[in-house]
Amino acid sequence: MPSPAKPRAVAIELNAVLVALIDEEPQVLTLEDGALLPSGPFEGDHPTLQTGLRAWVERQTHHPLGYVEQLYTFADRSRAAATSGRRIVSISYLGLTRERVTAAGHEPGWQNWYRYFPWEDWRGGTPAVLARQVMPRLRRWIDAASDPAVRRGRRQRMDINFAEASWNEDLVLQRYELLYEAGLVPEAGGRRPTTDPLPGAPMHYDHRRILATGIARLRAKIKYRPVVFELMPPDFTLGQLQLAVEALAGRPLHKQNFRRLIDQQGLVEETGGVSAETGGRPAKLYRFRREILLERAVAGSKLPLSRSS
Amino acid sequence: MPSPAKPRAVAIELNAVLVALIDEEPQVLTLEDGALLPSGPFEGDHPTLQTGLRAWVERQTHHPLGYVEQLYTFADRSRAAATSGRRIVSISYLGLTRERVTAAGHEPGWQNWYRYFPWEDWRGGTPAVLARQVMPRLRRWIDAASDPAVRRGRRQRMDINFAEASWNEDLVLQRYELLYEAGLVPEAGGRRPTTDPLPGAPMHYDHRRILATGIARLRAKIKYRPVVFELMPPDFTLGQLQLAVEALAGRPLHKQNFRRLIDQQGLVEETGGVSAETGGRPAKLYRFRREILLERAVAGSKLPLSRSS
DNA sequence: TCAAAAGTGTTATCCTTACACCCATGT
DNA sequence: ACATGGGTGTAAGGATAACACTTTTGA
Repeated sequence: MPSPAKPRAVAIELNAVLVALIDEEPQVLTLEDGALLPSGPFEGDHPTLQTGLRAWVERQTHHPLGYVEQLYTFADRSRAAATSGRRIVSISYLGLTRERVTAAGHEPGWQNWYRYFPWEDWRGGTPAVLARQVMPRLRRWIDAASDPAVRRGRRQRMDINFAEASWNEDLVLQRYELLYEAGLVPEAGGRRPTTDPLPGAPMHYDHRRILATGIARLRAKIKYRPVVFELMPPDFTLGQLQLAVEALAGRPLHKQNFRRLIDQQGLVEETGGVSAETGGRPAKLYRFRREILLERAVAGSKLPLSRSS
Repeated sequence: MPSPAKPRAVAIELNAVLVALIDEEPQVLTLEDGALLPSGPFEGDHPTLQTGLRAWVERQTHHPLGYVEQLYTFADRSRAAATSGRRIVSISYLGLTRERVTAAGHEPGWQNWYRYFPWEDWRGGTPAVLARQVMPRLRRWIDAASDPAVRRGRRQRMDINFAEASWNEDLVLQRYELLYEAGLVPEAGGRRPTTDPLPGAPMHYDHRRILATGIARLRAKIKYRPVVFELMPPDFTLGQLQLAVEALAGRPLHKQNFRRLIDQQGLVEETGGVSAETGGRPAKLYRFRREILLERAVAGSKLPLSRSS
């Protein structure tokens, strides 16, 4: 049995997109006033990457980590340039946690993720920033190309990713990358000055790209795996569950059909209790039926979308 | 702007699951008589991981590589043990290629992927190996647990992943990992002797796990992205296209509905030519409409499954 | 009494699955 | 003639999307 090729040494860095639902909003854990995702070294004495990630996240946040999933591995030269030429491979993870965590040092904090991607929040209808800022700038970028073929290509990409009529909430990463390419986000840096960047907070390095990857993955996943429950408290009302899914997907859902889908699939069971916190009629409390994960390959919460708010 | 944490140095290795359709069968490129996937070092002078991968694959195979997609990054300690204690991070990729490629050195070759996973081929009905070998051994493994709770857990996992009635072709990796855990594949090694392993060729290191990851990813992907065409010749008949999808998915499809789905979605256009190679009535030739990738976020070939062959 | 949110029932529409059948060629 | 694979039309069933309406609480 031959040994595999001997590769050259580089450094490994782990990045985490840590998501929690706080005050019914999707929040990510950040450092440096929201400009960095938590990241740490992979220490060689861990048996796997996941245990390494769990170790420093839990050390940093003093809180156990729930669901964890690998996102992507980058090793772009552009990253290395920022760190004195040493090659860095960065492996990013998505982590879901149920409760508020507080980190030690580095002034950490939870940030609403729509702070970074305001055009992704359609819960209140079409976001204003889209019509007022994003689309006009993209159109200017299209017109800036002299070659008509290039113009056509740019227009098609804009139509696919940003068309209002057929908005696809899963394309978070593609949209961010298009804006990057168009020089409309500060991270694009260098050549293009980006005198007047779009609304949406930037981050250092490629952390906003990693965040976009995490949001996109999570939005896709809730449709075919019941991962929302990793973010919910043990007991919840169906209304709260709907708000949670809406917060993640960034779009309003159709109430009646959402409820039907949820209990048709047997995802939840009544606890017997009620919650009178919401103002109207008290709502029954439910809990996630963990057993279902073992019973069958279960689908997530399909999204019963509604066009008009 | 602070610099990120300085991680410790390790070695990077790239692995490729290179897939082609040869003689209407799904084949993967291997070395060492089918026991290894092609792998190579990541050389630091490449701008990205993908270009690094493309470079050595093309150097080794003398053939350009088509579609490429990252699969997963592993850094399990068990791998390192096999290579004198040095820590290795292995980043694996799925690559699709349209034509026969021949590699230099290391006696490479294409292998039918069902050689490694015979229970995954349902094109001719339920595979014999499932009823005759896999299920009985899994049942013995279930009964081997003394704790009834453990037995119940094992039974549920078997039911989810291997139930004949609700076979899910995407669960290739989960099924392999269950067999690994049950000690039914030689790679499980060490403790359990595995006196009489299951049919299905083993591979060195965790290469069979990586292959399972690639097959699973590809099977899932053909349902929502038109990637089959990366494996087809420029012109093809709808019958050949169906055979291709069946080969990848490992199950028979419903002819009429497959055809309807394909052209309803506008994925192909007629070339005008016909092929008289198949014995019966000559079939029209089609080509993939590449433009469609730009026109809209296009779905792949949904699988119109048929229960009875 | 009214606003606000919970909760139930029914209908229209589309997509998937399935079935039945005809067409063009080689032997 | 008939076997073989190519190709077309249509009906049944189920899931989704949409609509109308009732119930229970707090202010």
